[in-house]
This record gives sequence, C-alpha cells and structure tokens, in this order.
Amino acid sequence: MAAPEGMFVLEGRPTAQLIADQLRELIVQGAFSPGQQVNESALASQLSTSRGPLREALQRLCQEGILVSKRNRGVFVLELSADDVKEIYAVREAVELAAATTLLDSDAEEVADTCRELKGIIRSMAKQVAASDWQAIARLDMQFHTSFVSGTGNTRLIRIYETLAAESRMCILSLEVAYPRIDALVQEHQMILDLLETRDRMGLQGAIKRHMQKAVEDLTSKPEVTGISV
Amino acid sequence: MAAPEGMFVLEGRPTAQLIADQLRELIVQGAFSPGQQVNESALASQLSTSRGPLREALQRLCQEGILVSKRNRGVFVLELSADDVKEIYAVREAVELAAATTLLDSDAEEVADTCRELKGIIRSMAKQVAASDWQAIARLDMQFHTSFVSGTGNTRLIRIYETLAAESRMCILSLEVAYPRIDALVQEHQMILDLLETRDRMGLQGAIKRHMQKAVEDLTSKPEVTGISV
DNA sequence: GAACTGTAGATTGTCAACAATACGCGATCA
DNA sequence: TGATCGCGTATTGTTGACAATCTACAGTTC
Repeated sequence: MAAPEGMFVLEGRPTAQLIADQLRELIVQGAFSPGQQVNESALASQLSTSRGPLREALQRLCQEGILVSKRNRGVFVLELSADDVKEIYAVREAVELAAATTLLDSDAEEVADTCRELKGIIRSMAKQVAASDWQAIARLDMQFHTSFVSGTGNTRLIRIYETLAAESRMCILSLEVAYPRIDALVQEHQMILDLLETRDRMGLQGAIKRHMQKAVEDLTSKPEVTGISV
Repeated sequence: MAAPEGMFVLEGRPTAQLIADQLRELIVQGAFSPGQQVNESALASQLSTSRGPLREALQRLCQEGILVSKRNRGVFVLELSADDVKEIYAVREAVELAAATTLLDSDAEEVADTCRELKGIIRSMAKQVAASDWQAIARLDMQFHTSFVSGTGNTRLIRIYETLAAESRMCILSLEVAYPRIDALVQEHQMILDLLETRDRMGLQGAIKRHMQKAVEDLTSKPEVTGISV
C-alpha cells in the first residue's frame, strides 16, 4: 500500500536530532552567549525531556562544532576567533566552488530549478533589507548558499554545508546590525545567480571567491569578533 | 604551572569519542558487514561499558555517516552504493583541491614539513605493496591524503576529511584484494608529492582530479560495490 | 489457500538514581 | 601577606531498570 497523501511517518528521525535542531536554531539566533556553559539538567527540564536524549543532542552539536565539550566540565557555546572565521569561510569556498562545478556540469533543467529557488530567496532578502530585519537577513543569506549547494544533490556536501551555515550564522551574529554594505549583499547574491544562469564558469568561480573574501574582511575587521552586543 | 613533558591529561576527551574512534576503526576494517545491525547491549558488554556512552558513540558515527539510524529499529552499518562512491570522491576532490591551494599559498617550510611526512608514508606504502598487505595499504593510502589535508592546518577541513577517509576505507574494503593497478597507486601518490614539492599548482590540481576520477572508476566498475568478500 | 489479526519476543528509547570529577572558598601555615 | 591544603557544592559521567515500539510468527477467518 502506498502511503496516503498528507500522511507520513510521525517523527521518523531520532529524538536527539530533533532536540539538536531546536538547540542549533536557538544558538545561531544568539539565545546563548559565546563561551557560556550549557547546563544539562536545566535545559532538559526546559525542553521537557530527560538528560539522556539531551546529552545526545549536545554531543551532536559538539561534533558539528558549535559547542565544545570539556570532560567533566560540560559543554560550552563556541567562541569564534578571527582564525575560526577564516577557516569557516575557506571551507565554504571549497564547498561552493565544488558545487558550482557540479551544477554547471549537470542538466540545464536542474540548474533552472535551483535558480528559481535562489531567485525567490533573493526577493525575500530584498524585502527584509527594506525592513532591516537582520536576523531574517542572516537566515536568508545562508539559505541562499545552502540552496545553491543543495542543487548538486550531493547529500554529503549538503550535510557538510549545513554545519558551515550554522557556524557562519554565529559569525554574522557577532556583526549584528552592522551588516556592512547592505545593498552590496543583495547585489552580490544576484550576481552569483546571474552567472549561474548564464553558465559562466570562470565568472561564477571568481564571484564566489570574492564573496567569501569580502565576508572574511567584514567579519574580521571588527575588533571583537566573538562578543555578542544585543 | 606548565604541563610537565611527557605528562598529559588522562583521557581529556569525552568517553563517547574514545568508543567512537574504536568502533570506527573496527568498521572500516570490516569487522561488521554492510547493512548489519549493531546491537547496543551486546556491544556495550563487549566493550565493557554501559549503553549510555555506547549510544552516544553510535550516534556520533551516525552523524559521520558510516552508520545509519532508524528510529525504534536501531543502527545499521552503511551500505555503499555506486552513487555514494561518486559523492564521497566528489567531496574529497573538493577538499583536496582546496587543501592544495592553501598549501601552495603558505610558507615553503610548512610545505616542506608536509612533504617529509608524505614521503615517509609513500615509503611505507611501497613496503606494504611488496608484502601485499591490503589492509595496511588502504590505511596508508588514506593516511597520505589525510596528512596532505592536515598540512593546511585548517581544523574544520581536517575534521571533514577524517570522515571522508573513513568512508573511503569502507569503499576500498569492498575492493579487497582487487586493488587494481597496484604499482600505479604508489606512482600516483609519488606524483602528487612531486608536484607539491615543485609547487606546480595546475599540475597538482590536475593530478588530484585524475587520482579521484580513477578511484571512482576502479570502485564502480565492480558489479557489486557493497558486498564484503573476505 | 490467502489475507488479516493478535500475540510474543527482542530491541531500542527514556528515565531517575548513583558515582566521580572539577571548581571555589575558607582555613592553615610559612 | 602570600601560597597551599582541604572541604563543600555543583555539575557531569555512568549505570541499571522500565516503557514504548517494531518485526516475525502463529492462529483465525473468508
């Protein structure tokens, strides 16, 4: 029997992963300060679960890198240094360049699907820029790039990028309202989209490299990269 | 007080990670068949630990991708398809290309350190080829590439690559004694080393791409990619 | 004989109590 | 006055037991 429309297995994924997703969203939104300790018992109560599942979720986020664990001490929210920012964006560049290559080697219609998605995200982004909703802008920024990588269909590449996206949002969080050159942001993404549509391989690669390089400059120019300043 | 030489914090890393490392080594060595279910209680007893830490270790390996978890069913050893092989090597290519770029942009002495390390690995590899120890060859093969990426010093890139290395060893495992063109293997690694030493950027990139492409061909040419045939 | 239903077994998911460890504060001693 | 030692507290690490869920097999009905 085929699964009826609108009906799907309830919570097919492991519980720990659900908790982890929830926590990740909280962290990248800045609900915890960098370096802050995450108390197991307290969080378990708040999320109305037990320490077991929560521990597994925390450990998951440790592996992703947005939490760090110290034995017999507990887990702490990652503090980002300038070196971390450079690392993250270096890996992002590698992944996106690979994604670009894969995309341009694939069928035109698949690329078209991705472009359609990206176009919608840019539209939303422009809207949020007008509203100056920085939290939303950061989310859409990463959503753009995640969709770009998702276009490859390479599940491993996508999974890697999701982690990078979370870390990037933590980076951007430290910039806060000081998202520099806000109009350039939409413009740069639009350019990447255009180059993808016109299948300009060299141009696309160059645009991605520049996009990453500028991001690192913006993020590391600030004296304190790691503080939250809500 | 500075830590005395030769003395370091005992088991500074979380227990689950130690168990995970142990299990990963067992899996990539083929101690479990692909698709086989991993029983929590049984394994916990064997490793003389409790189910709690073991669960965390299993979950860790799930996140890495060499185990897959089905809710209320348990965890199973990953079964590799031809598509998986393509994915893995596509990501490896992306990571190694990025590593090559970073390495060639860095100081000459750092590159020299890496080259020294790689040279030693190739020497060991040649020795094991003579002895036809396939398990050791596979380990050295991945050790070579892992060292290559480690040369960049990018901890995130390194962590990503360690996962890929584990998956690659699982791929190679299915090839078993049929490591094709065994002399070419040493030769190809030697060439990568030479191109790194002479800082031939284009040549190195090309060599890496060819190396990966050939590996995929070797691995997918076999009718059954997923079976173990000890 | 085929399909469905109910039960049995096994395995995972969750929980709460216990043990071990590290940090912070106060007392002690040089 | 300064450093060191010891204790108390808080937090994590671990364990075993209990509950929930799924698969497989047997029994029943059409």
